[in-house]
Amino acid sequence: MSANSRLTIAAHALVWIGLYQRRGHEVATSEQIATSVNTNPVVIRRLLGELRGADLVSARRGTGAGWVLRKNLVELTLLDVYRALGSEPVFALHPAQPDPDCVVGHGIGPVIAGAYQNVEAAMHRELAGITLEDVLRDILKAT
Amino acid sequence: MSANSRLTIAAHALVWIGLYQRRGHEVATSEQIATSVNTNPVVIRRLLGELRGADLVSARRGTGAGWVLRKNLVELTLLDVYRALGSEPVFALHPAQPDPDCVVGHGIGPVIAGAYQNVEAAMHRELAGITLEDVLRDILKAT
DNA sequence: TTCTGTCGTAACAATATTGGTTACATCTGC
DNA sequence: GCAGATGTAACCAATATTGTTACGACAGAA
Repeated sequence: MSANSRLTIAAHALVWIGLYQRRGHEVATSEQIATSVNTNPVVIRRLLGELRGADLVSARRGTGAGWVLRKNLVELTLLDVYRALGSEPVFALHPAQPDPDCVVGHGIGPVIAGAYQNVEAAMHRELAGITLEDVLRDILKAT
Repeated sequence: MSANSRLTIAAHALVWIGLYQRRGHEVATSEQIATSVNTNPVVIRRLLGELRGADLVSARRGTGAGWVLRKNLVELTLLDVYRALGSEPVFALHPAQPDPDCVVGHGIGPVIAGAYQNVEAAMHRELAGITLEDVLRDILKAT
């Protein structure tokens, strides 16, 4: 278990809630979502809890509790979800500081960091171009 | 210890070998590279071993052994190094197959996989635009 | 042939993340 | 107060990364 499917599960959950609400239901429970995702409800609650921190969803408690979208699927991009999950950068710099007495060791840090920034920016642009409404539309289209 | 600095270390090693060779030396030892990177020589040997599989470097053995670049720094992009390292995709799909009886669970796989392909492609385009010669030039410029 | 320096690689430890699970406290409408 | 759901802590198993020690394999030099 190591691959990162957090974005996948979060997007799945949000799309599921969106479709469920569109069909007339007010709230979706972590149990229902977990069934569709095929995982444990606690996994869903943990992920949606992070998304709540970014105000993408909110949770009702008490009887008839469950999850509600705070934004329309059209306003939610994969970048919003990715950011809400607070993921680490894809590429990390040196674990230990390189030799400062070596030209390469001394200068490579900022250079490679700049390159990584551009890579992350490209990733973000791509993620920002895909809304959850797009995802739902393509899902329904394929049926 | 979990962040992924493999690309950083590999690029560092290759740039170091390139500069060392440009200064008249034939081979670079994993010991020397490890000193600049500030890590253990075995870490360098392991990474360069993977790069050898993609024919980016080769290793001489016996007395006076060490590593030699198989291509010029101008011909080596960060994408070449990234590919040679055989990294897993940044985003993974579901750990367990989603519920096939649910519209979302049934249809989301290919849709989200397509989105991820576009994201990886954008990342690759960016990595392909940066050569190790660019990295070395920027390092020397900053000195 | 033997010595020497280096790569090649296995094996292990330490750490961190992810995903799954159980358990239980907390909240709120009825 | 009860019922049904969230909120969270506490584990566990599996995996990846990095560091480390150890030792075999190789090839040139003496």
